[in-house]
Amino acid sequence: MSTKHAKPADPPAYHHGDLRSALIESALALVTEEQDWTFSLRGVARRAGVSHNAPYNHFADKRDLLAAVAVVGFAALGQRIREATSGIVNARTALVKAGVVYVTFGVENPAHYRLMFGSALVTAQEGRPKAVVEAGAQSRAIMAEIIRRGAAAGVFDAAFRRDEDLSVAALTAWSTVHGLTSLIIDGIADVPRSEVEAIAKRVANVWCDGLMRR
Amino acid sequence: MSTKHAKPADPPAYHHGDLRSALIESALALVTEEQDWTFSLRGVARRAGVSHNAPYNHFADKRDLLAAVAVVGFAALGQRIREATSGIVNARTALVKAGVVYVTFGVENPAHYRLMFGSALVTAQEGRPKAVVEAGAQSRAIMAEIIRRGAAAGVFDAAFRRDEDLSVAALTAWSTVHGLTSLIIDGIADVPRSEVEAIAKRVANVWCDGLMRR
DNA sequence: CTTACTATGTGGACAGCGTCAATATAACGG
DNA sequence: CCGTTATATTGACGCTGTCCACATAGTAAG
Repeated sequence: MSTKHAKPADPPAYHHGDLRSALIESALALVTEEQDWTFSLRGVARRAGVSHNAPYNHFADKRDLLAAVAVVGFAALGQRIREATSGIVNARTALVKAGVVYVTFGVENPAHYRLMFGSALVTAQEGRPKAVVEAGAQSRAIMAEIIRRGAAAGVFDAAFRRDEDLSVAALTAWSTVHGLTSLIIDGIADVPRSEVEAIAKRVANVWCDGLMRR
Repeated sequence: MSTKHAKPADPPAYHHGDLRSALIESALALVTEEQDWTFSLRGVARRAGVSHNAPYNHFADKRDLLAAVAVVGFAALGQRIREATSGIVNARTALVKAGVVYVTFGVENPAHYRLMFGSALVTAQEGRPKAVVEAGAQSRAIMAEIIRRGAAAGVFDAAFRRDEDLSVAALTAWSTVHGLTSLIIDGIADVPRSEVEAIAKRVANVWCDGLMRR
């Protein structure tokens, strides 16, 4: 049994000095520079200064590398949301803030965002890589937690204390911010970069009205 | 000046008998069969029974063909929404119905939907093809029209009679249904196929609450 | 009808891609 | 020190999108 995937970056590595991390870093650089996740595996290897086949010692295939890059993105997104909302007591304010941060992250890193949430990692057999699914589930959990807080505090409708309704509310919130982000970065809704925050705030407020105590 | 793009299918065509339409049809078949829009241009040509270079007489490049397929999809989506909502007098009911139909369309044709709304057609220079942008704008127009009706009838908040607020409301609605559809078909939110309609309905109702007269 | 022209379709070529197989090299364990 | 294992390289294969030169078919003008 190979322990290759267990501890990615810890051991000092053999030849190159932790090529796995270097490859992820190269891919990350490409995804932000070119604003395009359709970079070639060979290009990543070139940038890392290794042969076109070296990556196969650390990743099963291209998708596996892309998945690792996506996981890094989810961690960054989650951290940004937590940082932005941790100090806010009012649940509604926190939820709107989370939404704005979410959209902003996507607009600032469109290619990375597409890679994280798009269909690039989906295969017919396995669907989405498990690691990516788990990393993404945290985004939803953060939203749900804020709504739960708000329901408990009486800001949102008491119905959202029930898990079933809470789940729907969280899905609605997530759908809205994800949809808005996608529409913007894919050039479908023409929102100027300068107005992204303001628009996101207004959109978030509309569905927040739907959560309020009635 | 070439008039190639002006009237795609009208003239009876020369050698093949309207290869352009045949190619779109082949692409459409591939996109629904394989549930994957990443088919090869060569594969489309093979399926249509022509050489791998014949498509270049009708499409500038692969993206141009994909764009044509996307436009067909937008037409189909728009028609389905119009058919489903045309007989509904209550604006809220109509809006929810439109949302459900929208999501259902996406779930039933995930690859086609991704092609229509994803970044496959986006290039750094030109962005999204003009024809696709125009076709997609109709989806938003339908939503906006329903909300406008509801605001005029006093079902939704009167604020949405103002174009500015209406625009935000429509964007919110669109973001939510698009986001929900994307999350489902990309396997991020695990909603069983059998529950898609019910979930979509509940989600749509949550943000509808945000539009209601306060 | 014949000739020129344009529209359309074919075949060959090229570089780049993801991936597999065989090989080389470096580090570790005995 | 040696063998084993992990790591990296080189070469190859089939596929891709696209460019080029050429072939064919239909139209238009003489």
